[in-house]
Amino acid sequence: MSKTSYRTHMCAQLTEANVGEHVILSGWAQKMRDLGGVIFIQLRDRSGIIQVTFNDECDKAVFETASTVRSEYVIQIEGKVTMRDESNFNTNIPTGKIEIICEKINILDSANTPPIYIEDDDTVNESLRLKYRYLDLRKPSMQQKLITRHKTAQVVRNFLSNEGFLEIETPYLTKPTPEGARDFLVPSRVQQGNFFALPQSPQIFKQILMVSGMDRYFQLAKCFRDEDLRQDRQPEFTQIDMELSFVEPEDIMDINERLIYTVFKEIKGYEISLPLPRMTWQEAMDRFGSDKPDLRFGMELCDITDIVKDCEFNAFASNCKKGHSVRAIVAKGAGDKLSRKEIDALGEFVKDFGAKGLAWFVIQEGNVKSPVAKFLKEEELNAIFEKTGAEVGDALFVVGDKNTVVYNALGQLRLQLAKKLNIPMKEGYEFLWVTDFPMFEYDEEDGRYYAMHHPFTSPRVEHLDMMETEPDKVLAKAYDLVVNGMELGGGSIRIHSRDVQARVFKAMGFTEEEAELKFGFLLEALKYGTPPHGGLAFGMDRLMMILTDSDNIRDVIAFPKTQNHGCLMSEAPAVADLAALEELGIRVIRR
RNA sequence: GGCCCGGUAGUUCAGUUGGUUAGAAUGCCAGCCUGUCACGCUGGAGGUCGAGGGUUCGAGCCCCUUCCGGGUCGCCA
Repeated sequence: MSKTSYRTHMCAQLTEANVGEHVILSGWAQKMRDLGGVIFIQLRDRSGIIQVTFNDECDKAVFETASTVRSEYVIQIEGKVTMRDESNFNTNIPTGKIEIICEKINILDSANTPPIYIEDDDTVNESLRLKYRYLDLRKPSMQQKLITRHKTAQVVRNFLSNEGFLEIETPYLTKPTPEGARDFLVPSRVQQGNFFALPQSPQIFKQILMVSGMDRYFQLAKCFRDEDLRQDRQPEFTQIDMELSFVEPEDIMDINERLIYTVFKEIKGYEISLPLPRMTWQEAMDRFGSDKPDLRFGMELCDITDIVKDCEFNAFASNCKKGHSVRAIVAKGAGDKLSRKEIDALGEFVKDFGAKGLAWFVIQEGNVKSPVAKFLKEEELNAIFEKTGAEVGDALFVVGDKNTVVYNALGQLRLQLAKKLNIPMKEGYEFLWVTDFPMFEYDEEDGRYYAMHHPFTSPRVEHLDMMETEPDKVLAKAYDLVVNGMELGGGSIRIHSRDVQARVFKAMGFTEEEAELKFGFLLEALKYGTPPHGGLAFGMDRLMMILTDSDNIRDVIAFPKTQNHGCLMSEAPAVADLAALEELGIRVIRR
């Protein structure tokens, strides 16, 4: 950082090489140690900490001033960089071998006693951290996270620029989009009664940029979704958003795995081996019960439908008759690690995911403990154990239901068991592409198909003929990038043929008029010469969680929201001024 | 919308079966202290037990309601 009138260096920029130099530093007083005849102040800025020492060489007035400094005062000091006595080295900080013997001090601002500790190893309640976010962000760990975020953004920009992408901004005030997450709406003053929506993603605009011939676009785009929060979800978040013309999935996956490679190399010094493994959606579901499988451990699902389809246990047999499936997972060596109470809790756990029950078998020497075993013939039991690889000492869990329920329940149970049993995880990052997603998802409540990705996703050409007859079986040119069980990003090739687009809308039960009403301006644009195109978006915040080893998304966002969509610091959202509402033509009814 | 966990000095927490004046550590304030780096020593101040209601002779503790924070299911094209 270049020098200013307030300082010649940053605190932790100084090393033994600077010994003897006269420097001016500015920063916050992290800690004072007043020993009576000598005062030490730990001075902190973004770069780190250095010790400033006031002793008998010091002017009396300077010494007096130093003794009035308190936590988090902003001070400017001037002095000589000095080597400490070897006995006084502090090995805990990088600048621990040197100190500044202070000659001048200037208190730039005093400070109230901070309500929270400004230290990395604090255990302060998170709502207080969020209320005093500016203090929380003074912590070196938080500063490092934002610095890493900045560096990542730089690496992404450089990489994509070199690949021919243009960074183009798309609007925040856009048209409400049906199909998808709930929009944040913004009332229009000039057109009373009409509303803008904040973008859930720049999807439509980036496709239109392809129609415009921009060829390759990217943006670190703020996106907004008015949905409930999770550990890795905020109502406003950032996407690394891109779209490319004249490409197939292979091309997009190639560029993006090189992008991810470069980011991990530059930011973490971690080398990902390319190309990344790929797995179809069907394989991911069959083996892991999840479209974002965590490949750091095994415990794969096993289909035992064929074995139990004629068995006496009705919960299994009836599901098989309905065309559902019965699948199992084996927890190796867990037979004596799980109490009956814990197993029952797992039964309750899978119910959260729609399963009606969890059948279990604990295999012991010459005996099988299970409430279900009595309904099964010995050869059926043996066939199950053989197929699943279950042995003496293992616990086996089985769910029979609709495939979607079985996948979800066992997929989640697999993760839960890994956590509960402390299953050893492979070190590092297990990336993979999940490909060939189904085009549609049937919603029983609404009685219609929804696009699994979005309605502009291109189906595989060879599946077009099933669109009207068996929409369930149509696969999409869509792909997700997954790492350690987290969905890091996803994208697809878009439809650029009007005919195909019309058939997709029809499969979703839209009339032409409805489609026109919902997505008219995109459909219109697509009529004027559209290149084959596709794109992808990464969750920037999730990427940052991984790069900074953060276990919650709030830590990688400077000013995050709480589960209640509030900002504890600014106290947003807030009551709006009545006159302003009047102007917008809005009357508020309070409940 | 459902389920679970939490809320007690500035902060992190303890608080027994419901029982006198709610404790500890740390921080803060004052005094002393010339090499600390979790500085030390002595003394001091600091509480609407998230809020409201109820049960009780008596509530931090039990019950109801509610607010706030977190996790999670639904939701997130």
